[in-house]
Amino acid sequence: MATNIRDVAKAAGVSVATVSKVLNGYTTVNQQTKEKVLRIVKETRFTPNSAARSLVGRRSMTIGMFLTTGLAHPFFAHILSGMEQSLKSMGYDLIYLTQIQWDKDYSFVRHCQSRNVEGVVVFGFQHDDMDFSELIDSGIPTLFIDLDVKEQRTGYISSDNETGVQEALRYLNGLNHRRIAFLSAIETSYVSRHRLQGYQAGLAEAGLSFDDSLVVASDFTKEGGYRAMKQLLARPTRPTAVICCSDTGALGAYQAIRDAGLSVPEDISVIGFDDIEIASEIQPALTTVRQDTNTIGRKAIELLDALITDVSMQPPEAIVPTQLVIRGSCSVAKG
Amino acid sequence: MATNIRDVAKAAGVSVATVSKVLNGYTTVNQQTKEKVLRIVKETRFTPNSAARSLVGRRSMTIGMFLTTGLAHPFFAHILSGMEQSLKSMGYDLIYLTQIQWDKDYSFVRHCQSRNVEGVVVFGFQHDDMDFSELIDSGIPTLFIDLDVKEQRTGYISSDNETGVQEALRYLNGLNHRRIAFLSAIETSYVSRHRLQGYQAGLAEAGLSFDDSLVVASDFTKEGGYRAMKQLLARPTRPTAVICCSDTGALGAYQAIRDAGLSVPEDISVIGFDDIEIASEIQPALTTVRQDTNTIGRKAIELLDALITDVSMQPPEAIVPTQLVIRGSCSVAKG
DNA sequence: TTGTACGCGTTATCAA
DNA sequence: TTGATAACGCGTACAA
Repeated sequence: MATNIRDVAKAAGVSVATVSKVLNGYTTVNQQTKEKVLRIVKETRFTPNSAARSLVGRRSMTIGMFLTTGLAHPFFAHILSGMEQSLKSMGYDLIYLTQIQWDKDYSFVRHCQSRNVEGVVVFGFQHDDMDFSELIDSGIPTLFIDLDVKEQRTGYISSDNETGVQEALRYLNGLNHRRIAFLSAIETSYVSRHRLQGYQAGLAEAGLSFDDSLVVASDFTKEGGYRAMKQLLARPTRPTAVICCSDTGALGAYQAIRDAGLSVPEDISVIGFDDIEIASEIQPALTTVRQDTNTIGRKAIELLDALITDVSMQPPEAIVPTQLVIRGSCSVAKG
Repeated sequence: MATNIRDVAKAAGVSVATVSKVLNGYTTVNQQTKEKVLRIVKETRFTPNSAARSLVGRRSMTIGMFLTTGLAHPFFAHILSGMEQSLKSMGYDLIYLTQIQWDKDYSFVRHCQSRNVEGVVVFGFQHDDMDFSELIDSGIPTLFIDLDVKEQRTGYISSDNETGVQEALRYLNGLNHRRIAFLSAIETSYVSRHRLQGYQAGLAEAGLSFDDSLVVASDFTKEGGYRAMKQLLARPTRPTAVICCSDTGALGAYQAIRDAGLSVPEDISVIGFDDIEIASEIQPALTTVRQDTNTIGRKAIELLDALITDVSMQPPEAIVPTQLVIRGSCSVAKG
């Protein structure tokens, strides 16, 4: 049934070595025999067995994926789509390494090694989530998304979180907002930290001073956004606008604002971050900082491939521009 | 660096064969040597190389995935999450086979064979989309989601589309609706056909007659739903309610209804299908037939595993119950 | 330019 | 109960 290299060799009347050479693009093979072999390969629909290939030390053409969030994260699905493109064009297959069992003895690294994975994409982790040293020490090329790890054979990619938030703030400032709050997410996370920095930079640029009471942390969920916004509204002086660390958080903020008898954008302007599908469907449509998920995914694989191919490559760090998408959740500040 | 079975054997003072037997649960090995080997395995953090394993004809513990829709489909992401659970507990890894190049010579089946994939999940296809005969002939166990293929070593899973729509119709009928339209999607698709059947069954149950002019086809997108709803509204007699084949289609229907100067649910009640995130966030929140994506995904893998394990298994077909989620997009029919 | 033969890491057979 | 050893399918020195 499954034809192997020996069948091809026999049919072509050559040795297996010759077939192998033809298949691997060696130039040291006669044009005629080459054509003959190629013809037989086509006829017999032969495809080299990848297990055998990677066993002899050849490339396995597989990239592993490691997530905390699970596959269903609405944001990550889009990054995956972007990855798909470069994966396809470079000939990699993507393997989703399910954590067999998350006990002390389970090692993600060994899992990768046993699968002969050439490189790994890691997403959804914070620095204190786990110890990446085993992964780094293993020498498996790794590309982190939204986490600034720069070690041997390691790199990362993320959106330009600072500029994204800074632009959002600039926009609000242009709308005469002066009391602009910031709904942070998990404070220790890479993106939260950088988005906060963008907030501060934007404040400085607008000549506004930083006010502790206008910043409150939560997480990336709708519920977290709801709680945070509620806290914010309970404080003596209300903001006229709020920038959220995520669209899901903004969803919660909407709810909290409504529950307080206020409305968006008349009483409070809201800006999100991500631009997930829902953003354009809710009422009012959410003004948000769009992440270029497609580019993030595509480039992540390109960088990882570079890391795999070039052993001495310097740790790459890529920052992908964001874009402020203006919709209906902001209005000119009153008064 | 990477330790292999010989290293372990040497360290344990036994032969590689013994180590292999211990690792594969053979009972024909002395308790003491077994413990010794196990200890060394733990110390040395040895994990068998899966490429070598599958090369000798052992199980590869990999399941392939084949999609048209791309990874980003909001609905499929949730199915994946469900799959993740059983994948994990059964020890499979999931490999996403990117279509290296979609030309005539590319064969998904050969790709699977070269990767030693034990089984395949197929999603997003219709019967006329492609020729599945190569896949079926290959003997690779295959589980189709939302497509009724029942061949050798093949099976499928889908929601109970008929009952789902029928319940929706029953609900609308209880709200005094008599002119209930059906926004179909791609007519040839398995789910569209069955949802249409549910519509007809519901009509019969309610004692209503089928009216051609109340059914219009499009696709699963928002734009498709928009166009279809527009067509529907252009016809002489307007429906008082509409059941959509998908939530995204319902989104488009909302838009078309608004553009016509009408409103949901006052003028027209709308019911969707799927229950994607957006459904609960839009205004008015969408009443919809929820698919149990988690169960679909989980069970898909369970069935596939059964198909893999039991060579003579009859083609399984699984129908997963849906649930009508009542929100704000339906009201009692006027008059 | 082509072919022989070995090795990759593992499992399975069979002899000890 | 254990251990040699032959596969599995392929790539690649090295020899011819």
